[in-house]
Amino acid sequence: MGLRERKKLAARAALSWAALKLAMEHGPENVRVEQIAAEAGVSPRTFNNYFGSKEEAICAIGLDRQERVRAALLERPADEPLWDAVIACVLEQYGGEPDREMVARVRMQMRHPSLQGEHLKARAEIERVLAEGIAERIGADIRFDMYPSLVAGAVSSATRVAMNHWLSSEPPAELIPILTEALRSLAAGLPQPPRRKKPLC
Amino acid sequence: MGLRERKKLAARAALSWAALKLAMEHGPENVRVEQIAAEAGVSPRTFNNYFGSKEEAICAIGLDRQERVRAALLERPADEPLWDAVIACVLEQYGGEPDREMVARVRMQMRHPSLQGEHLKARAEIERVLAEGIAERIGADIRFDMYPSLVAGAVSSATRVAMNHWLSSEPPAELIPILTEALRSLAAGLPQPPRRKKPLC
DNA sequence: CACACTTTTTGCGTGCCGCGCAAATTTTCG
DNA sequence: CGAAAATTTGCGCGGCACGCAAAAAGTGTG
Repeated sequence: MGLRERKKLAARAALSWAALKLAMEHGPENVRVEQIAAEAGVSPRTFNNYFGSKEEAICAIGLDRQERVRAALLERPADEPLWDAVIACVLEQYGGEPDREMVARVRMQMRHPSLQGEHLKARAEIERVLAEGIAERIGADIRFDMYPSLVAGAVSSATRVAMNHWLSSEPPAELIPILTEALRSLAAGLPQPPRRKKPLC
Repeated sequence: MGLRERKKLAARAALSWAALKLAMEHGPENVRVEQIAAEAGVSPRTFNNYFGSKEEAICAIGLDRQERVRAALLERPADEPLWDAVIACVLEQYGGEPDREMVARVRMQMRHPSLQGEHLKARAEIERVLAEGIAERIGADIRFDMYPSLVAGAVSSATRVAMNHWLSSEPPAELIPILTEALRSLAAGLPQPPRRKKPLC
């Protein structure tokens, strides 16, 4: 890979990190594109060569996970059931210690209205790659078979629901158990549940 | 309901319809807020009292479906299995003849990058209301039980996947069968599928 | 290294947008 | 009707996305 490609990747990463950092510090509304560019060491005009908006830059951080998930999925044992493999790969992504910074970051991206749209677009992109990985694993073709996309969509959706639940949990709970429960019940086919306990109202 | 409320609803609807109409005619990029306001008979400034952007106005059209779905869900026979009720309600929404205008509208909202974010936000809102309806139906509480949100998310996701598949179908296929297949296999729990036929490449 | 070629960065200009503010207008209700 | 409350509107400002062309940086060859 030539110097050019490396510099482009570096510039993109630098802009994205700078955008996220400043947004976390001052709130997304109080960050100017000018600041982000300065922090990343490029001109303001260059920012828009990489991102169409500051929101896009802020939410682009998680996008490099997509290829990792896909790769991880293909490295699972070939005879492992699909659902087990998918669940293992997703949990792997959030396996680290419950980072305090991640809480704030996810909360910001999911709750702040000006970021929601871009956040959902980023999730959709990850979902697309996940669907490709699933298709590759089971030997299907996304163009003709909806199954891989359905699984990827359900997994992505369950992940989002779990994170919402986690962010709302009072007192603060652990992400992993919540995420695991969501994915497990999804893998179990979301059968009509036993009548749950009444709300506490 | 007083005159004020009625006028507000009317203005909002007029703006949203005007935005959609102009976007369909000239493409979202070539529509000015000024035009939308003029078409709706209000001042440009007033536009932003109702919507934060023209993209939001364009995508707001489908938002009144949310309450209809919720209501429809609660009117299904009480002893009907949840999945059957949900599937029936969703299909009901798209039950009409395959409108040529709807094809173009959905394609525009899903494919045009500048609309994707708002479109996904609108879907999220619908999903939230659907989750509330499901919770109400099975006597659960969204705050403590993820099940309703998981079902709503999976259904919403499957609907989106089906629509994508439909938009990409070559030659153009019917929406209803595709949507039905997606929801049925979801309700069946997305079991690991039999090995499908090879891609035609 | 020199040099021509390609690609990226940068500065500048332009049109559009979101929104705060306060005055004008409209609706509500006693 | 008349005062109070809510909405619309005009105005202005800061900011943003992007086209364009010049400058700068990287690439490959002799």
